[in-house]
Amino acid sequence: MANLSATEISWYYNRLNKCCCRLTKPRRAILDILDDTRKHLSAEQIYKETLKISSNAGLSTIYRNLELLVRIGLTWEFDAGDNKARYEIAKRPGESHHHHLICKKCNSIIDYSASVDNEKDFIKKREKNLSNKYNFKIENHSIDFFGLCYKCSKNK
Amino acid sequence: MANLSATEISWYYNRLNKCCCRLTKPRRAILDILDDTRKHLSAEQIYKETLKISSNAGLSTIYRNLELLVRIGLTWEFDAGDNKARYEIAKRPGESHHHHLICKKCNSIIDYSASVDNEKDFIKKREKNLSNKYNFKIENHSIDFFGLCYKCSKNK
DNA sequence: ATTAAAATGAGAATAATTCTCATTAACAAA
DNA sequence: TTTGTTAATGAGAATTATTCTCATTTTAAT
Repeated sequence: MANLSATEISWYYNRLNKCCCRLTKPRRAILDILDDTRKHLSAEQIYKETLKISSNAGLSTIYRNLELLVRIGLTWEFDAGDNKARYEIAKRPGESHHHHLICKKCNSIIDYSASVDNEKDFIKKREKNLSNKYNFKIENHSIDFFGLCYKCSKNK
Repeated sequence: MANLSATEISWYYNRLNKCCCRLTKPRRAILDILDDTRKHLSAEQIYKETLKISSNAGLSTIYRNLELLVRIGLTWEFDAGDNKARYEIAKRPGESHHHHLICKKCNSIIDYSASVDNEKDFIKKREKNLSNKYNFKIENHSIDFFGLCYKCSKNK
């Protein structure tokens, strides 16, 4: 707990400030938690984590803030196929964007870096081409591969 | 209504049969509806469509069957970011797999064919490489680009 | 036609998310 | 540092999407 450095905190402060939003205690707690984990937590799970830390944020506050953080691009939301939103921090310093391998059976998620095999270049080119063709302003993307993880493909 | 040809019906019949499942009236209705539209319908919307056709399937039956059809690969499910599942027919004869451009503001969805710009080749290679690296049996994938459609980017 | 298994419909139950509103905290400016 | 304005919070009620239950009905192989 209290993982965020002073630098990170002021960075988040400024990002929020730009939108007339404040870096409140619950927001700091959420960012703290997401920054600290490699997991893809649901709102409920994040809520439980905040209870462990001192910060007692209400569940509705968690939801409200996740929505905000996603909207301004500080966190990233996706659905691993079980009808509940998962959240992860948008970018870590020095770490490149990643995509997912999602197990249909146990819902486990593997992150893989998007920087290998020219994937980044490919996507960039694709985005440009699609933007032009469809007059669509692309802001971000998600690439998910679904299937069976090693464990689940072994167990029948 | 009654869009499915005799050939298509027997194709679906066989696919279901392989899993000891029957081609019932509600199932035929769902496939009929999904086959007929370019839209990405929610369960509720599909339910309403079945009411328009003679077929009066219950909502729970719709959900049950969508789950089945997704599981055996006849339809495809995804989330356009509004926390409700959308469904589309998995493959149309002679049409290649497609991906999505999703507007964050109005939730509209544009399909684009995955067959241009070597996208298909790229994905295939990527799948092979990821399968090996992570010991993960990939069955399918989704690629979604999020942003603003033309209309929404114009309206501020 | 008969029959066993699979599927259905209606609605209750659950789970995830959003809303309401009175109270509190953040922070810019004095 | 105190203050005033405005944003944000917490608690729980309300809503929405989805799943479950179970008695009844269909399906399709025999």
